[in-house]
Amino acid sequence: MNPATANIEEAILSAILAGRIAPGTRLGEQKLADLFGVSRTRVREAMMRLETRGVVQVSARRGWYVVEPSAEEAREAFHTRRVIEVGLLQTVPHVPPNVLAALKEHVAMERAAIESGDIGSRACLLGDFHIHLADALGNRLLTEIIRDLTARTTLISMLYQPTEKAEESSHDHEDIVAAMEADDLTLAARLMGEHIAKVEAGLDLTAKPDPLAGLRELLSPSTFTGNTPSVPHSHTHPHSHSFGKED
Amino acid sequence: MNPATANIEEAILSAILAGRIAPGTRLGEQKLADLFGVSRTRVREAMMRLETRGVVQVSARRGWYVVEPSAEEAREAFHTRRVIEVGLLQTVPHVPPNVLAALKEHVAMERAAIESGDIGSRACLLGDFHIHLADALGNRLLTEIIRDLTARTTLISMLYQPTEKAEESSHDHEDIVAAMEADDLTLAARLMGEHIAKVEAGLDLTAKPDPLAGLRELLSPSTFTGNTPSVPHSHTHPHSHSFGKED
DNA sequence: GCCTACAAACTTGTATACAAGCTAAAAAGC
DNA sequence: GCTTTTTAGCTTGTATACAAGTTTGTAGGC
Repeated sequence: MNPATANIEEAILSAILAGRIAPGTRLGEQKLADLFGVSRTRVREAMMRLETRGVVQVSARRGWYVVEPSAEEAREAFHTRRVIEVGLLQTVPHVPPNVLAALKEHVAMERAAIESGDIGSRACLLGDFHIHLADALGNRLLTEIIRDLTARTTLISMLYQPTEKAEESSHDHEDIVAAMEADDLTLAARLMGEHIAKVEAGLDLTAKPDPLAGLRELLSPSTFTGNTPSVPHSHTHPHSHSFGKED
Repeated sequence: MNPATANIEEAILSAILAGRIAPGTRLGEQKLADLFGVSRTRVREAMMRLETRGVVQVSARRGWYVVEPSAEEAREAFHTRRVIEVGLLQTVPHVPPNVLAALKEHVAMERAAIESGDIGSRACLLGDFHIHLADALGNRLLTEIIRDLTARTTLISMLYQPTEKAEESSHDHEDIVAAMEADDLTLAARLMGEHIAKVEAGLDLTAKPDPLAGLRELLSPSTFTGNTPSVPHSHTHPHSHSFGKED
């Protein structure tokens, strides 16, 4: 594949995983072309690839948008993740010690990020746990699938998650790793299933995805100097929005 | 998505699933464009989408080719399928009666195709069992994933499978459905894992994918009137090759 | 003052032309 | 006769021009 195209794809996907791009964000072809210093053709390639991966969508002659999953799609994404990640733990016969060490270190980083209050890397690390798990216990193909699904669920969380329970999630991860260390993969699998179900249960899927989310994004507090925002933001998280900085 | 592009994508993917396109088949942009009555631009779109789905690959300025998975990639594909399909059965709490009925009917069709010696639909049905399962017990997202993976494993079987054990596979399917009927999903999950592992074990992954496969394809017996082919084909299956008929 | 109709600007959709590179066949040299 | 070099043809890679449609801003009518 063309390296330039792959770069664009990767940049957008990792920005989504890090929570730096909100669902519904418009991704103009020309803007991206200028930003990456390539022609529209390349950008279109990357976009179509990302569309296949379920991360962006095109609205005819209006532009490309980061997907805003419906409630139904949200359920599907979580269901799929539960199936795969439970299956992964259930299928693996034994966890090698080096994998276990890496996972424990990762969980430690999660806790550190939570305690230091680093919101940006916190969300990123919580998602990365699952990706690393797939990478360590599965294979590249599985990792790719989990990565795309995690991107989806990250976007879903931005749309439907009233309150982020980062601490609880990290605790769950800890428990899962503990079960793996005790070589009780069946328990680990069950905990993983419960963990994902819990995150899903924490969503408010009755609330329609906010059609004003994009607008709120632009008017988010961080763009002002004052710290008393006049624009209320019900439950969407503030984003650093380092993407598409020039305009 | 553009309907024309989707058509091309779907046509190629389903042809692969049906075993009508062999791994390594060259898919020229212009030929496909003529065949579908569209411009190369559209064909390229479809190809790039299929590339992200892991079904075709582009060789720079040489053309698009249906993937010929390496031994390593073959292992990854089977591992991934095992993880997901075991996870699916393990996660589902109960199988609704109408799903059970549909699956039983499907298995009956498998047996009928095997007994009647219909090789073409036989292979197609055996793969479809897993796709239908994902569709019935999972969701659209999961079905799409399984479909792409099944396309991969179908191609792998064409490359590495010395002898097809269709009857055995169908028996396995029957046992899995029986376990589901007995509401023993844990057993069903275990049987599924063993079934996929068995298919994988039946492969000869030490044998390099035959570099002459493409050539044999062109000289395959079906293109001659006589039924004593002068070109030996070690273990690749004969294909009807209804695809790309005009030239 | 408000609503509607029109126009201008902007964005993607699509085809096409040409560039770049690969393959294979023909020609030249030994 | 065999090897090497050149050349011609074919296929993808990329940019660009223009078509088609959407949005937004503006002017006109009520």
